[in-house]
Amino acid sequence: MGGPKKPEQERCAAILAAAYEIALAEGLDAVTARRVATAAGISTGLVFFHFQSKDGLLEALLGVLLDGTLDALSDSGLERLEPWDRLERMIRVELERLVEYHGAVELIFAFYFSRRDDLFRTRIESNFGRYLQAFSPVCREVAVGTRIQGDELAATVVALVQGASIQAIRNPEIFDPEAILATLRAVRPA
Amino acid sequence: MGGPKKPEQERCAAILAAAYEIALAEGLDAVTARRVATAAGISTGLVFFHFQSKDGLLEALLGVLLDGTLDALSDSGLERLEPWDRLERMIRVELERLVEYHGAVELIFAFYFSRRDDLFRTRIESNFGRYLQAFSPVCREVAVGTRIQGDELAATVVALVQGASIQAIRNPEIFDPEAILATLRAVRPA
DNA sequence: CTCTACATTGATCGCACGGTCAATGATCAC
DNA sequence: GTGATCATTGACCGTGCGATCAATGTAGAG
Repeated sequence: MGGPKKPEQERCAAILAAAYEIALAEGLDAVTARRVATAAGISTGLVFFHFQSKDGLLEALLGVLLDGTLDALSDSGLERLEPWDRLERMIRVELERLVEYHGAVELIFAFYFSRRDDLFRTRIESNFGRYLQAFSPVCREVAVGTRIQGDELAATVVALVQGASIQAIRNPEIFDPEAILATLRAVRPA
Repeated sequence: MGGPKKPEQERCAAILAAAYEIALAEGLDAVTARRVATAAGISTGLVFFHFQSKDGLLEALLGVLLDGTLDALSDSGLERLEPWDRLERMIRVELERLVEYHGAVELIFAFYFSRRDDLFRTRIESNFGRYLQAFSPVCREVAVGTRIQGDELAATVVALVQGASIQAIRNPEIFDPEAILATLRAVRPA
């Protein structure tokens, strides 16, 4: 028994990488301590040594997913654009990210729907909530001088983006951000 | 051994009802043959006698869910309305159904994301596809004489409705169809 | 009443899972 | 070199699962 020693950081990263790979390829259910250990080339016990429990491993995996996919929301660098252009630009960025990361986004939804307890949901919920916060300011600006209510527009935009994520998961090849963006431009008040 | 005999139809319905109840209350993972049998007041073997396998039971349960929640899409009875009013009305109907059936819709998503194989996905996919078919005609009518493309509008509407379903699941108490509907009315071309 | 076909039972199998742990290897300070 | 510390192993435990099946009860046909 015993084996080569590696620093904790490096090991954890390797285990998480293996878990990520398995989850992407075969789904969350396939992420078991044994399979992850085998994929990472280590023993099962080491997984629990580094992550305490399977839930610990999954929490860490969820953290990787959320960091990698939902963390770039911002309209910085767009200050000089008109509100409508800024909003369209933000939506475009999000929709194009969906195409790129649809696998990870699918896993986030799998996390969300796999459990009803709060272990994963509150984490994901708070990340989803940041969508609303990110879109709210520009939506309020867009609404000024129109019949639109800023907060209602923000809720609608968030729903639209999240619905688009479902479409991107359902059929990544066919999903086309331009269809949605073109419709938004067409209904944009002059 | 042995016990009272009931017709197959009645038994299956009772088993499905028990499975539905457990799924709604505790999630898909809690739907095991043993738990369903206990909840239905029968033995475990009988579940497999009537549904062959756990997947058979889940397929039947999914059928119940899909029949009960996604099956009422139609714009019949709205012929006399203007296209925009018809579209708004259809969206309103769908959004209000979401509030009522968010538990069942959540289970459908749980089915969708719990597996990557085609057993459940194709079923759900075909039901989702009917959304697009249902919204397409009226969207094409709405688009006539505008810069909007009918099929692009339909794709956008479907994304919006499905995104709204996520919102309704995330927080059924707070979710407000009127916010989205008001925004749609506000951007509606005169 | 008897025979046949079917519904029902619950013990049982094999399996994969999450988790534990004593034993062992590697590393480093001194 | 020596001892303390920590990473690592893999066998092992208990559990709950899906599934099977011989035994048994039930109902209806003749």
